[in-house]
Amino acid sequence: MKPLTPSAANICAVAVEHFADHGYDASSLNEIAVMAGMRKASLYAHFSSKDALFERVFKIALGHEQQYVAACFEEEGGRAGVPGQLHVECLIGRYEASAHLRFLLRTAYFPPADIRAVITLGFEAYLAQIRQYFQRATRDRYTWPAAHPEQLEVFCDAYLGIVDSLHVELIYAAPQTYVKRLAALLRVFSDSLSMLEGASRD
Amino acid sequence: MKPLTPSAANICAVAVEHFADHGYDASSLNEIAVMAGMRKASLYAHFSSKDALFERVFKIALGHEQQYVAACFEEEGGRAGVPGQLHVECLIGRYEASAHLRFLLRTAYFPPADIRAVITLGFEAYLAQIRQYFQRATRDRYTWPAAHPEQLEVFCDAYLGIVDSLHVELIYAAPQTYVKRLAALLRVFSDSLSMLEGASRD
Amino acid sequence: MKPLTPSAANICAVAVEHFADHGYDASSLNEIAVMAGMRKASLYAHFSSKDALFERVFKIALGHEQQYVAACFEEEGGRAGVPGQLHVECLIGRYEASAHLRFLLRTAYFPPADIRAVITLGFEAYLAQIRQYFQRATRDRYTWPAAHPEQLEVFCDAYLGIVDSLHVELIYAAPQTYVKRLAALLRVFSDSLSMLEGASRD
Amino acid sequence: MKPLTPSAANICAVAVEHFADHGYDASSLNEIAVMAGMRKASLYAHFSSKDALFERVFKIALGHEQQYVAACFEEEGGRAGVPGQLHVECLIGRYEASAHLRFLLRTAYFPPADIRAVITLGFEAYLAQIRQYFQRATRDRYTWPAAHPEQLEVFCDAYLGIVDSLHVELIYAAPQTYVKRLAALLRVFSDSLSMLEGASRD
DNA sequence: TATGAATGAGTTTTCATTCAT
DNA sequence: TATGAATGAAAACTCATTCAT
Repeated sequence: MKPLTPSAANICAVAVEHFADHGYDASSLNEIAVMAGMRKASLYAHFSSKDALFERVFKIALGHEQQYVAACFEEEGGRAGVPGQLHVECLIGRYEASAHLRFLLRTAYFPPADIRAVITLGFEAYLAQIRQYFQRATRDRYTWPAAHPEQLEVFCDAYLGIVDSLHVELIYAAPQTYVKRLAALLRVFSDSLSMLEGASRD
Repeated sequence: MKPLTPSAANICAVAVEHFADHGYDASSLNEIAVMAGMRKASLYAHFSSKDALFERVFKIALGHEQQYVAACFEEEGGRAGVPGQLHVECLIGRYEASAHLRFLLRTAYFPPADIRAVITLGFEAYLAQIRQYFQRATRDRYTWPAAHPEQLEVFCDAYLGIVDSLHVELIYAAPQTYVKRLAALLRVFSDSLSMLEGASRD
Repeated sequence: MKPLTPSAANICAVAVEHFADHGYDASSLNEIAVMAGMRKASLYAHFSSKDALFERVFKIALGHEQQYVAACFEEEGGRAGVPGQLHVECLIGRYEASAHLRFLLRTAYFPPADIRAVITLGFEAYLAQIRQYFQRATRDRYTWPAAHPEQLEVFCDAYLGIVDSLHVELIYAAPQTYVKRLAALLRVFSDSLSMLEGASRD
Repeated sequence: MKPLTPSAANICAVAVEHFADHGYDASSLNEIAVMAGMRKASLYAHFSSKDALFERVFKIALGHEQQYVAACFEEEGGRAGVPGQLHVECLIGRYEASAHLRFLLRTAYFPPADIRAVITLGFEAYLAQIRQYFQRATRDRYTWPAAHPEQLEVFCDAYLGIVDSLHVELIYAAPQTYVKRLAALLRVFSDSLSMLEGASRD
């Protein structure tokens, strides 16, 4: 994938906001072009079609958010709380700050039919990455995963489930609802984790 | 709200599929009309605009799914498992069978800007209803909610979180992923519930 | 021309207002029907087409206004002022009160292409009638017309010109503008008449 | 107001004819486009909407006719006849030659509801200009206006009334009717003027 | 690289009219 | 006499895309 020229990068920056707000179908290249300081026809000097622009934006958004998730888990290190807690706690701030994340979620859930395959692959990679980070963190924190890899699997799934739940909460709920939801899910999650740990210590 | 004539009902039946598959923006009244066996101009004898049709379909879908959820919780009665378990276990089958549910979720997450308010209110009612059913079932099953209403709140939130998580899973994941996710979430959820029950029995 | 049933008369009463306000092209049979307390399709039980309704309304309006003009000149009798003065003084009140007059003028000036001929004939009859009333009143009032029929012609033309001027003033000007215009035109008209009378008395 | 590109000017030239002949409502952008040698979608590269095109055409027409009126009065200079006589004598030729004038009158009398304000303002300016030219010419020709400004007012009003009368005559009458009307109105007008002049000379 | 102009295909919507009931 | 339903035609307008410059 060729690197973007400054102009093309600017277009992408505008487009990600537009796509995040309106979705693929309700976004108009004309509006994106004007917001990027040029005319519709000029977009075609940078991207060969609406689909191509969208796909490119998707890849950029994906890259951004993957980096962000990586940073989150790295920063977490040995902090208190359950593994992956920092990540889910940061999600709401990230969602508000990052059009990339807003775009990513909207697109992942309802991708334009023509490029569904690319989108799905990309988003699965994103989730797989989160899963892996969580897995690693859990292995680092507890002793039982070595003996009970099938339990680790379960908690990975549950963690991803919680992440999904929070994602969708971000999309349609008010922030205070999000906070309650996060607390409740973390509570049951950590309860369950602590049961396992308690059992394995005996 | 006036009852639908057979023709109008047929249009709605076609439209709910179309909207569920393509979303508001990518749906064309022309296609809906043809699939309903008429020309697009004839739609306007039944609905005054695309928005009006969409809103009507939304209300129908909402009604259907509220009835379905009610039936789920009623049927559950004193069965084994955590409260609300039947509902979440049925979700995947329901999603595949019911265009209304597919439509409802898609619309709730990314409503057309012009009728966002109606959609949001409707979907919140849907979730509130689920919450209430869960609450009642939990009160019936356990003794602690009377003494610890704040704990009940937490579990209500967690349950809704799980429901949301499964909703989004339905939207973009493969069925086997859904099954794993459901199992994992139910596991942590029932773990946490059982801790609370255990504590309150002592 | 068959007499109208009560329903048909009601439709015409509604239609004349609508046509007067919006013109032929911007008037919709649907709106007219609803305002007449029925559905669009029912109109066709009374009139065979939009054109037919329009034409019928035109004839009614024409009849009304011809009667009104007749009454005006009759009432004038031997009053002070120039011949036809009562008529032009009443015009503004009539315009405000009578949708038929508003309709008549709008239609006469810009008739729908398909029925231009009928409209033109009708309106010319209306003006010819006014001319005749003025002619008769002038002959009754003064002695010179007998000796100078060609002068009578000129004043007939001038009177009709004034009437046209006031018509158009009604259409687009404010009432106070109308009043000034009327006064000014009557002034030059009566000046000219009085010159002629003075000369013929010598 | 940005100057028109050649293409846009061509569209306006076509549109003014079309609007003059059919009025706003009965004019179709499709027809205008085809007559301008393009497809209707291409119109939107030049004008943002039917209203915008119409308004632009109106401003052009207004400008043209204002220039024409100015030229008429200028050319008149010290010619024989009453002030403003050249203008009213030229009206019929102008009407036949200039789609702009035909458009202007039609639009002024029955403006499309959405842009009534703009139209009204513009046409009032047009009439005010005529009035002013007449006023100046009258002041230049006669001595009495200085002493009797209120009389000047009256004759301005009467002159505008005659202009209006002739306008409407152009719209719906045959040329020979116009000629008779013009002669008659000029006759009473100049009679009245001469009375005043005679009186002021004594 | 940028753009003005053009366009085919498509959108939602309105309209007058028809017809079986 | 009235109407619900249907429809072909047309309206204004939008869109992604192309192309010569």
